[in-house]
Amino acid sequence: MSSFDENDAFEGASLSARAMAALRPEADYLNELNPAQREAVELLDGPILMLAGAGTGKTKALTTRIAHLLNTGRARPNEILAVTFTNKAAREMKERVGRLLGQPAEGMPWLGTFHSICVKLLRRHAELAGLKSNFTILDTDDQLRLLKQLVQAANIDDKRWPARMLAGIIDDWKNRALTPDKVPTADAGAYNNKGVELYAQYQTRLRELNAVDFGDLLLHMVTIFQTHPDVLEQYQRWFRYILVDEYQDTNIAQYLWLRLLAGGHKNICCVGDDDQSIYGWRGAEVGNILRFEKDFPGAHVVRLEQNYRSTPHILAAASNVIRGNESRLGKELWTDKPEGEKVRLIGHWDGEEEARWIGEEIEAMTGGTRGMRPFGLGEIGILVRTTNQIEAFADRFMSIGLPYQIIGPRDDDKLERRDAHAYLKVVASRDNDLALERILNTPKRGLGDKARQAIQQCARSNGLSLFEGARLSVETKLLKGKGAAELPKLITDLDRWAGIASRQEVPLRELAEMVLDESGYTEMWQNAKTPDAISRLENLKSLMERLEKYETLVEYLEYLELRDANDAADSSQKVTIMTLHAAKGLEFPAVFLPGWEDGLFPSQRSMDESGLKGLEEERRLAYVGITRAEEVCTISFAANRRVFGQWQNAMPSRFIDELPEDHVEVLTPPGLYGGGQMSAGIEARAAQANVYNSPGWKRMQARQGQYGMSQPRESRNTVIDATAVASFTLGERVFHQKFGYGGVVGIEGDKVEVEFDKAGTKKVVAQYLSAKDDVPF
DNA sequence: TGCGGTGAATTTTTT
DNA sequence: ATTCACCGCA
Repeated sequence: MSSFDENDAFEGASLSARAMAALRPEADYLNELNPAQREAVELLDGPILMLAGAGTGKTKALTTRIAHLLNTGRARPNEILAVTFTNKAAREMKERVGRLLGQPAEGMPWLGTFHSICVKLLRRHAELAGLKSNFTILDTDDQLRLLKQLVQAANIDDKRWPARMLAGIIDDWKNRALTPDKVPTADAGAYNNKGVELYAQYQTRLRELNAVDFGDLLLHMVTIFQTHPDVLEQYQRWFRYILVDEYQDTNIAQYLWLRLLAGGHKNICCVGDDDQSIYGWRGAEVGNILRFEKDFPGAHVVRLEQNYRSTPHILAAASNVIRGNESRLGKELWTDKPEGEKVRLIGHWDGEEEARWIGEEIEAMTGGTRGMRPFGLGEIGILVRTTNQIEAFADRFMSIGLPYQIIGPRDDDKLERRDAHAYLKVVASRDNDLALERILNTPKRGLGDKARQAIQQCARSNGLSLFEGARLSVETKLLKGKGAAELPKLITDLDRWAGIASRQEVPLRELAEMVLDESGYTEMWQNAKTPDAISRLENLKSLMERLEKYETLVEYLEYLELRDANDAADSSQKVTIMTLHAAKGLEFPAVFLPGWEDGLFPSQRSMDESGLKGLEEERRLAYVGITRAEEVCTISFAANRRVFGQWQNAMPSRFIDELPEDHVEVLTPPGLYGGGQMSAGIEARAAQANVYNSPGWKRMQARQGQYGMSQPRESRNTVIDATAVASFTLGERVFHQKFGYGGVVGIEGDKVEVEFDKAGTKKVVAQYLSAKDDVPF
């Protein structure tokens, strides 16, 4: 039976001694807390739920609690289990605990994300899950590739039942801590009745590959704890105190994991905010936090409601929006900050206009010509609902030379990086089947589907890894055609690179360049005709630069696995653009919230798929967005927006109707046509509020222009919507998404007859045409 | 196997 | 619009 390594027991112990000596006097840090925070820190024993609203000093309370646990001698640093969701949060917490202790908190080995802690635990108990302790962790790509093979083997029509769907179903089961044998009969019909069976096969395959996916990290540990009480007890005793951040985002597996670990002493402190639960679509269960008092009878509930971040107007707006949600534990944020600016609201003609206005507004705000203090670019954040909204701002800011940074999908997540990493993984360990599979035919080597299956078959029947199977299949002349010539070369190359790597003959960067060049991978992109090839090569280049920071390949791959250095946003003088999800936990003196239109925000899909629950989650997202702002919060919407290449008109978000008018200032867009109507519109809304209170009515008003959209200030390629059909004239040049350019030859109601240059004469709905008077004949 | 054409899908994504 | 997957052909 495995037990704690000696190392663990001592890890942290040495710091403990040093830290103790350096600790600040107790009263010192406790006096810096408000009464609620202090209660949350001082109630050390038993279950406690800290309901911490946005900006109420939750991290401060949490870190002080850890310091207090150490200071009072309740636990040594390595006896505290502190769980976060992101590496960033873990890092910040470590840093702040260290600051409180006056020592770096490196001695807290169990402060980390759910996943990193589970990796640690699972490596130690891998055999109990049928794994070896050096198991690999699949990324989403590997997972999908594996599933596709299983789906194919099961003769399932991938068209009607995409493997992606199966991946989603399995993820969902894992989030609910369901192993294949525990999937309820209600779910038996999933994926054309084959879901459970394929899930079981998938788990078997993973075990054969000595691999796990992200969901498994939690699932395996929960299973181990459930089936090996002795192991569980060990950890129950070891982790004397448990702290959990962002509890509202835990899924069922995480919840069970925590409940098992806290089962003995019940010294568990969960911190969260039900109003900021925005990951329901990923399996998070708000119910976990709503149920806390039932799960842990006698639990203390502490509410942190004093907000140190935002002005009263901003808080009032946020509170009024979130009030629309039914299932809440209920909190009311307050602040003693001075009143400040009202929340600002503005409507625009279209998305481009919105981006243009925000760019200009930022320039005005940084120049201090808005009657406010001048803001630094680094103090401004733009928070959008979907990633594709980011582009409009990036484009606009690029062209006016406004410095910006995007926090979004990381470079490491891009295709070319994952390919490059797969190469490096295979070089480090040629028996990494999944990585090898990825690069086998990238670039094209004539080793496609057929060849791969043959090699896999060969490997499996001989009990070999894919790589050794490939070696054998060369010897037995298994393959024909191009692949037969290319495979031996690939094998000898990999052997050679692996040798160079293990002997550390050349610096890591040089090794990587050698691998990517000689394998033909770099060349593949150099020859690629697609426009993104250049950025992909750039991305590879910056990868090479990063590699210079590492001595050995193994060292780099370890770093990669932990992915700790979440290329944090530099806090320099740049406007930050990101999604609302990415913004959780952040704050900015000035925040822009564009794109508040029904369908986009709240997202149509969210509402379609999850109904009221979905809408409430979107509303929480709105709440998160508003509460990111410290001083100025500017919300905007556009009447027209291009969605998936099609122009669509939209109504202002229903959340806009939920903003309290007393705390909102409606801005008038600049330009000739927009003037004045905006404020008239909101006056009218105020007057009619009691009679016509339905969102629909209000939005209808908005649609009729009473919000006062600004018109486009210059002739652009705006699509003419149905109301503007008259603007087409005979002979006018137009553009159609599908048929290209043409000239108008007839008009009938909302249909326009167009003689297209390439596609002949067709009658099309005016809505799909755009004026193209700037295109020469 | 590899291409070029066609059609369908397209949020959010801490690990 | 853009990407991705699939189909049919060389």
